[in-house]
Amino acid sequence: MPELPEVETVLQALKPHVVGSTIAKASVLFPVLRLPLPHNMTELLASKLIINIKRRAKYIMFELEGGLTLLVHLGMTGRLTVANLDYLPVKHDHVIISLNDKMLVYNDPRRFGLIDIIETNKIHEHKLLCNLGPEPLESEFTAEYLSEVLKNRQIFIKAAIMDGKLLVGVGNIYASEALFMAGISPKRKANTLHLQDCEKLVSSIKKVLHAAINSGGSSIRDFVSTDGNKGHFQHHFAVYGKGGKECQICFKPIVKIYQSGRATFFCPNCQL
DNA sequence: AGACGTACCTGACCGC
DNA sequence: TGCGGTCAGGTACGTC
Repeated sequence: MPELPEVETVLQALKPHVVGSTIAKASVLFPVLRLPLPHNMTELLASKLIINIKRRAKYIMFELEGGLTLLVHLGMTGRLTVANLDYLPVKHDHVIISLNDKMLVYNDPRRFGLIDIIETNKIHEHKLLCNLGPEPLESEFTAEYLSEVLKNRQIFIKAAIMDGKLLVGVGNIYASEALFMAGISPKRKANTLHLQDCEKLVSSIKKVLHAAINSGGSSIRDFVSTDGNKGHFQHHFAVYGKGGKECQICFKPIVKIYQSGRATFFCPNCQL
């Protein structure tokens, strides 16, 4: 379900509930996700204090005392929710972590998510984390950087900004939205973007992600934050899911195409 | 090396 | 009402 703004929303909502809490018990109900869950997860997590919680790309990282980090990825349909101690498990609950006075529930119908436990000081060597590009909201993500990594790439620009090796956190929705804001067609090849285009695109990616975070993410289908609140950025989409509707700038129809099997929305008149 | 297709899954929705 | 087909926010991997 989530792109960077949704993961960030979950993280911020979780923070007051979990940081400083101690794990009383971790129960594995259904150990099958994208990767098998660590077989000794229950033992590894027992009695550990949660020192901090952070985000890298779309991964949520629970830093535990004793040098371990619990890594969680929500995939397409993963949810991390805070529940009361009398919570009863429902379909697709995979893991339930009991804290002092709350439960943390991981539910994931499609099982594209991921849970792992790694040594905190070896996070950067982790197979899934070691090849990730820069965070789009950090100062290291600049037009000069983007221009450099795109210069030899023949792929569509939309596919490029969704490639986690180039930059992280931008998924299918915000890729379309950022390209619209930048006035750049998703059908441009990455290596045709000039520095000037990259300046517009970097700025648009940052603006779109910030705006979405400020709206609590996007709740299309069933995204709900940990605290049960829905995000409302979906009401601000300019192009995503609006095939055939009027462009808000030029009033010509927004077009839906497929690129690498993924829906892409854009305005052929405004995006060149 | 880079580009592209495929695979992993369930559920919601649409048209008949 | 029920059925089959299609689509969905992610990402790793195999193959060319």
